[in-house]
Amino acid sequence: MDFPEIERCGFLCVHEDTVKQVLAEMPGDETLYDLAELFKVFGDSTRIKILYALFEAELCVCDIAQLLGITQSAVSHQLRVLKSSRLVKARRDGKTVFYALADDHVRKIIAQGMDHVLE
Amino acid sequence: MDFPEIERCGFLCVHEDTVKQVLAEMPGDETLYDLAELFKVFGDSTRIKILYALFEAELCVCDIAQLLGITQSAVSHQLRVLKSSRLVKARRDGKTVFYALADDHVRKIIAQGMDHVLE
DNA sequence: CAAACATCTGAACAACTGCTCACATGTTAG
DNA sequence: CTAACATGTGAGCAGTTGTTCAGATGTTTG
Repeated sequence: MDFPEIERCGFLCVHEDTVKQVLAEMPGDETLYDLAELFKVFGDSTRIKILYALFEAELCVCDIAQLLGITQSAVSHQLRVLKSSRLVKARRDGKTVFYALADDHVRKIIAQGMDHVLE
Repeated sequence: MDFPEIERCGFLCVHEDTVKQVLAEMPGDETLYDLAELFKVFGDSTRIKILYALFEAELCVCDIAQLLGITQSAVSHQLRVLKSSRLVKARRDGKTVFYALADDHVRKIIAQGMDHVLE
């Protein structure tokens, strides 16, 4: 009585065993949520641009702002997101804070995505 | 008078040459936009779950709905997004439409992301 | 200490996103 | 043809997101 058509379809389309097997092999909900959250961070032009800018060199906040032509505040907000996802790391030098890519993971993920976009 | 502090910082933090070089090496705005759009597609729990479900087997719409415990309509909407990003492909068999991963790119991108999440 | 500077942060708002609902489309069986 | 079914789709709404603005924090210099 809940979803009659769905139950019916479950038997028509594939074996119920297949569905159960898929369920068994899927990572936990928390892991999948974290994964989506990670990709969400990459899913914004500004953040992608920031990450790409850091491909070449370590940069400070207002350099990035100047580079992308956006407010320093906006950059700071986004750097916070990137940092809390461990995609960039910060290094303070006096008044200036320099940001750099956290590790090569970031490059690899972006490179994979770029492959798909450019194919 | 526009952004005096930004220009000042540009000279303090790094050579202007560096900024220009970074700009020169960055992909075009359109490409970066497309890249962000791609990652945005991965940046949703429902879509990630659908993709992961398709890791194991080709599935029809209502199987996925049953698997994830969500409406068939919601699945259909998301499959449309996934299809227009060329992440999944559809195959019609009578009344049923089977979906599968478009290519191994999808697996690679997700695998890279998973590495970062699980590290 | 105060002033200047680089960065950070909270609030507010406009834009976007994903879901639900109702219905449309397309396919098969009778 | 009609009925039943699997899927697709448009409108509307609640929740989320990225930016701007104003001001706070932290650092160096005098």
